[in-house]
Amino acid sequence: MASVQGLEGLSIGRLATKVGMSKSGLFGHFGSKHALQLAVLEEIVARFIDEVIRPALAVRSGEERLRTLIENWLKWDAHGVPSGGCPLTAAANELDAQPGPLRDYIANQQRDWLDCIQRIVGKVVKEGRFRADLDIEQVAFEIHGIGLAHHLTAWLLGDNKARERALTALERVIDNARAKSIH
Amino acid sequence: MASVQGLEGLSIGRLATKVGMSKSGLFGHFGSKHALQLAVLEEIVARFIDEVIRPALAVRSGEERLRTLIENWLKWDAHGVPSGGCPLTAAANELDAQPGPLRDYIANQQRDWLDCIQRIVGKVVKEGRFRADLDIEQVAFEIHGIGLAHHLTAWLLGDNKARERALTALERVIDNARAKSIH
DNA sequence: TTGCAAAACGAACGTTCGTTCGCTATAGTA
DNA sequence: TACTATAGCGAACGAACGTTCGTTTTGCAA
Repeated sequence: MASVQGLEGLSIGRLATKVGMSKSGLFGHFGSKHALQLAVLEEIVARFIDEVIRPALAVRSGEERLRTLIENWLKWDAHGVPSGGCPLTAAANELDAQPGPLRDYIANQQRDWLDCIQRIVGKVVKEGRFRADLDIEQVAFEIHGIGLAHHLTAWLLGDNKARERALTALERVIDNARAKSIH
Repeated sequence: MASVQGLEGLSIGRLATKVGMSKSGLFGHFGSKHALQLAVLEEIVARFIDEVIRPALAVRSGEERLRTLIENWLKWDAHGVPSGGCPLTAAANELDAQPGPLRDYIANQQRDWLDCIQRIVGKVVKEGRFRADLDIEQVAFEIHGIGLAHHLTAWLLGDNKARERALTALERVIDNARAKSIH
């Protein structure tokens, strides 16, 4: 429900009906709407780690780990409800201008996500496949952008070439980051 | 108000108070909330064309036109209300999973925007500064991604290096698109 | 079997929402 | 000057919202 209608559009009454409970019964488990929204966000993050990040960390090669991570991210859009794309990106956009604990939480998560990409890129540098003077924060920024563009192109515009575009862009970023000596 | 709270969070009563009118008086001008939301979107798009696209089209050189376009886009985030970033990107994310005329409108606008970038890239190709076999749709996709990453990094994370990161990324895309003969 | 804490419930609260209605003031035209 | 759209207003509507309250049901421990 949060994926489709946003965290604010998620209403306690409708959610209660959907899970076959009374409104007050469900409410009692959280105590406030903000707490419910936070719990939903935490659940989404937990699933993101489980389904996107953890499987990638199982890959030994840094370069392949990076590819796996991003491919998992692109796939993750489609998973779950018939919703609209990556719920974390959606939440980030929704909470963008609304200060409070929810915004702080999603901001930290997005920082963690960028860090995660950055660390993996750093690993590829250590392995000698990317050049040593690479600006890994810059690379993480660009890769993140590729995912965001994919998200919008695939879900809002319904373009089925989005995945291919994203993977092509990723390869270009990787090529640019590669150690010159390989040339 | 739509920039901060989203198109759904924009309420007729609060808007009326803000402009010093009665709720029913303001309502009469639109007839429904959907019509108001659509009018707001149309106004935002009009401003976007005025302040981002049109000034860029005044630049002769294709390459400089492309830079100006993107720089205007990045700047546009900050303009206006103390809001949260590009309202069109926000709307695109909000309407992502909610079928209807509003979604159709923003989807068309986003398509137009990608086309706009793509056409300018095509112009640079015609001018011989980019190579002839360049996949201009791919380049437009990647540039769009840079803007989206900037949007999130600058507004949600409050990172003041976002602009620099975006411009660096843009230059890298431009370098990659350049005709090999220049090398 | 009894006792008790937690879970779930139904009803109601006050507020806000979008929308409708009838009335009044205004401005432009005949 | 009289007529007529139109804009704006205030009040009210029903619905949905988050939240509170007291009661009933449930499930586990003594």
